[in-house]
Amino acid sequence: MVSRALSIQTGRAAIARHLEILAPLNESEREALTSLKELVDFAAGQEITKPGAPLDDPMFVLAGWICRCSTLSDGRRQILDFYLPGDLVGDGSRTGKRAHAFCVALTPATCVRAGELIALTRSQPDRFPGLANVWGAFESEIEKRLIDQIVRNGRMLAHERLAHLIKDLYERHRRVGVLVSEPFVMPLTQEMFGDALGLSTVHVNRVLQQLRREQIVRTSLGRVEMLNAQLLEAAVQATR
Amino acid sequence: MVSRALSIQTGRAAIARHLEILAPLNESEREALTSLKELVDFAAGQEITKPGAPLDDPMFVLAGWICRCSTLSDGRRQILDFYLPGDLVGDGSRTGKRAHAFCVALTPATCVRAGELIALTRSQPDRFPGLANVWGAFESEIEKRLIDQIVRNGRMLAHERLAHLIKDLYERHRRVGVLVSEPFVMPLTQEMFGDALGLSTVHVNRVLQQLRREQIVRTSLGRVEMLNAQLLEAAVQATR
DNA sequence: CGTCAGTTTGAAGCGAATCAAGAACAGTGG
DNA sequence: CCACTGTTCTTGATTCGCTTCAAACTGACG
Repeated sequence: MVSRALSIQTGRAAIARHLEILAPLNESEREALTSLKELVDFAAGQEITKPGAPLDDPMFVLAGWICRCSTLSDGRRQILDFYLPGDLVGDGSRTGKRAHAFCVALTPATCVRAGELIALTRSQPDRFPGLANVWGAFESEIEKRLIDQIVRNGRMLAHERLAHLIKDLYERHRRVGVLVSEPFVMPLTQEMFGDALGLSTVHVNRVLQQLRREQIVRTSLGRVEMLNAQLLEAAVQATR
Repeated sequence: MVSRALSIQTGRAAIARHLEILAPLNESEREALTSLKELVDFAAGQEITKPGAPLDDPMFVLAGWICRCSTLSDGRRQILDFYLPGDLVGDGSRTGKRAHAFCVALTPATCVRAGELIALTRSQPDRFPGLANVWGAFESEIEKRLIDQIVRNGRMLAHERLAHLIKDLYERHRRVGVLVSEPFVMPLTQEMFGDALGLSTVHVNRVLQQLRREQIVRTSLGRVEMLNAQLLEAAVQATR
């Protein structure tokens, strides 16, 4: 277990890197980031947003995994997207949008409120040229991931879906610097993988066994570890 | 066949109704809509946008059906979303977004450029209070449909997917006034349905036969007609 | 009248769901 | 420290939804 203080520190770094990837920041913008102070904690399984709720309290994820999901009346559940450290969750403040789905913490998670920073930088685009434009880029990223999810679940086989999703999660961690090297630990049960990929838990189990035999992953209770990015890449290539 | 002039006229009405649904418009805003003049025609199958292209030329659909789709390297295709008369396609101008997928005309289609209207109303939110905020609402609608698509293809059976999609398309036509009553004609081949729903053409055919036996649809070459909204509703209920 | 895209049909097979039962494990309280 | 509990994982047998393949059929169109 990593200490909470440490994981929050790497979370802050993840936010900064994520922002810098989307737009170069100047000094006053980097300074503005230090105004992100108001932490919010969520327990594993806790609901963060309901469908229909106003999206007026955007937050950055500092630590932990969060997902967006929908459910059908008979209980079938579909995970739509994952939010990782450095990601922005629940944004839509500008346009008065409302949530289209649930937002749930998959693990214990810590976030930091970003509403004020967003409002401030939007109102002064001259002082914050990078940050003022970055919020739209987050929305664009989210749309990209929804599209990936549609293609994955609509046109890929089970093992392709798993490899593709794991690779996506891995890359997202890497580029914001949360992860330095393998193994890459995903705190997801096989049921969560199934709900994300439109597969039954049992079948996820069987596909993971296959990936395990290929030395691509290792599994233990409530987690899957990706061991070898190159082998994973090869497994994904087939679908690109 | 409907005359082009007539279908463009109903297309203009569809745009107006769609906008009014999203935000009430004042007189100067209704007048601003008359500035939508520059028509663009697309042939069936014609590509409108490529992935990576800047989204700097947003257009309203006046007539015809357009879709967004992705393809894998081995040719598997996934339709992500449909754009119908009254819908806004290719928007992202504000944030300099780039397209994440192809945009293709499924039928001969006519659009009208909206870039200037969007820029104008954004720059003068006091004069155009409704329109200035409406563009974000379009993005929100698109996100909603992407989410529906994920849930449909991830967690529904073939006949549920078809019923759910048809109902969605029907409702969207109805609420913008393009459609007054049944039958509701969809100019889609069974292959297109398959590409949208993550099913093989053969299986789409079989499910359509079932819906035909239930008097819900009628089919002919290159089109599917929805005959009875109540029966369709009942078929969808199971999944809500 | 031939062509071609789209639809329809049947047979065979595969991928994944389902059902059911057991094993491994973490957390809990005695 | 250990029995108890509940969650997660694992396994085998069976079923089913859907795909694939191949071939024939239909209707629009030049």
